[in-house]
This record gives sequence, C-alpha cells and structure tokens, in this order.
Amino acid sequence: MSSRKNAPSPAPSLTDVALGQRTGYLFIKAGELALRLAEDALAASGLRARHFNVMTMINMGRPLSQQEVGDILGIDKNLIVAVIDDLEGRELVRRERSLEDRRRYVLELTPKGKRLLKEAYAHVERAEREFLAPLTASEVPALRDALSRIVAPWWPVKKPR
Amino acid sequence: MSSRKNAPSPAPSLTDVALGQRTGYLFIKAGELALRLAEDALAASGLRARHFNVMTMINMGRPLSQQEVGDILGIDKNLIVAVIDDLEGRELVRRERSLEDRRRYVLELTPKGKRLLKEAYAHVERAEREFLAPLTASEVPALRDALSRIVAPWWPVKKPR
DNA sequence: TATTGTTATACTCTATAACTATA
DNA sequence: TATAGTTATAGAGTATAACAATA
Repeated sequence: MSSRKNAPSPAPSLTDVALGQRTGYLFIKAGELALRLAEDALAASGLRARHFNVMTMINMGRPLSQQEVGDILGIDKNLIVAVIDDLEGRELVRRERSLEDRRRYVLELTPKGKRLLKEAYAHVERAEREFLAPLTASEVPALRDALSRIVAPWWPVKKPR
Repeated sequence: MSSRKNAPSPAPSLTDVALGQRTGYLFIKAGELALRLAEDALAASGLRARHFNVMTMINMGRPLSQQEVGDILGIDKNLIVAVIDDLEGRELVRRERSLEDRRRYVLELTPKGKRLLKEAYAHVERAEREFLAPLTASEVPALRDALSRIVAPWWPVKKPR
C-alpha cells in the first residue's frame, strides 16, 4: 500500500485531457460557456438569451412575423408565442395584425423595448469582452470571421417563408 | 396594395442579420452545430456524445471514479450512473471496486470498448473535417489554440476530488 | 461526519400534434 | 388546401435531495 491512500488526483488542466485536444469538444464547451455568460449578463436586464435574440431580430427593421423570427433563430413557432407574450406583457414589444395578411402579426419594439435592448447590448458586450479576454486584439476579428464561415452554411436551419 | 402581397422575404444570410455579427452568438451556434454533427456521427457506433466523452476519459489510463469523470466533464454524478449502466450493459466498460476505497469503482474499457472507441474516433474526426471545411489549413490549429485559451480558465467547472 | 454510488422526484425544456382564423 | 398563431400534451433532459455502504 502506498503512503498516500486514494492518491488525490490533482485537477487536470484542459490540455492534459484527451478531449481538450478535440476541436469539436472545445467548440461545444466554448458555446456552452458563451451561452452561460450571456444568460448571466442578460439577467441584469431581466431577459433570457432567447428574448434578447428575438428582440434583436425585431429591431432589424424588416417587418417579421412570429414564424419568420422562429425560423431564422431555429426556434419552433409555438415557443415564440411564449417569448412574445412575456415581452408584450412587459411592454417591450407590440403585436399588430398585418394589414396585408390578417393571420400574421407585425412585431415591433416599443420605445421602452428599444431602451432595454440597448442596455442589454451593453451587458452582452461586457460579457463578450470577458469571454474573449485570453485573445489578442488581432485574433478576435480573425476568430469571428472563421466562426462566421463555419456557421453560415448551416444557418438558418429552416429558411423562412 | 402592392403587386406582391406578403412580399416573400428572401432568406437572410447570416451576415445580413445583426446576431450574425455577435461573436458570442456565433460561438453558441457553432457549439450547437458541433454537438449535432458529433451526435449524428456517433450514432453510427450506437453512442451518444456523452458516452463517447466518458469512454474517452476512462481510456486515459489514470484510474477514475464515476464522480471524478462527472466532475471533469461537468456532469452530475447521478447522470454518470446511467451512462456507465449503458456502457456496462453493452460490455464496453467494466466496473471494479477500488481496493483502496471500497466506496468507489475503478472504471476501465473492455477490449470491445477500446475497439468501439477507436471506431467512434474515426467517425468524430470525419465530422470535424466537415465542420471545419470552410477554414484554411493554417487557420485550424490557430483556432484550436484560441479556443483552448478561452475555455481553459473555466474548465473543469468543478474540480474533481 | 463526509464521500461514492444510487435512486426517486420534481422541474425545465422541447417536440408533436391539434385547433382557429384567415388566405 | 395551406399557413400564422395558439394551445395542450407527452417526452427528454436535468437538478435536487435523499439513502446505504464505506471512509
């Protein structure tokens, strides 16, 4: 029997571990981390990441139906209902029936919604800076560009309309 | 009324959309995509990504308890039980009581488990190549290095032992 | 008392399928 | 017949807390 029973494994560092070499695993973990930090940052504005994403889509100017928002974000339309319900209840978003097609809503941010979204952006950007802190200034745009090329062929999952 | 009713919005490209500029959003989407492709690839070996990760940890040589595997992977120990149950039922992993501490199991891959893991690696590597296809050869190691630096400070979530 | 593996349970999230009103 | 929004429901996944065996 060795002098140390149950030799207390020192906590392994990421690079010690086989999975830490796998690009795919690093992507998955980085994505989970980015989501967690975004959720934490947005909690200061009382928003979930999904609400922030939906508001950002609505804010783009092009009139979008709930279904289109969901298709672009990869969220089923039935889940969009609850998000818009929340946002409308907080007077951040207005539903208005489309004049051309009365089945659809045209969604738009209220002034209050625009203000909150702007505030939320500040929180998200702060979280991103923390997340990207280990990178040099020139690495960040190169990384964003690489990510954009990786994601673009698969996005959106379902084409709207 | 315009000549085109309900003007069919052309599907927006990623770069058209405000979220497509957000590094954090790109990370989250890239992570989701990496997970989806890994799950699809591993289905050919009858494994879920989690099973693959657990098997990879067990295969590292250092004797690990179920709890340690869970801590390193960020999975609660109660969920590890079901994973090991599955793998043991398929004779891919063996549980053996630790001689030094009879509360713990020492986990090890069976020869069959090692063979399947090797096969699974081939599937995962193929999926990764597809995922990373939009990048140049020199971008891939630079990206992996950047990801590793981003994830390392947050990993593992809970230190084992 | 604390820890490992286990089980039970409750909660969140999501996917599927209907239904309505409009087209 | 098809589509937008809505609702209900079942399933998957997860987190929390407890328990027995062992330390």
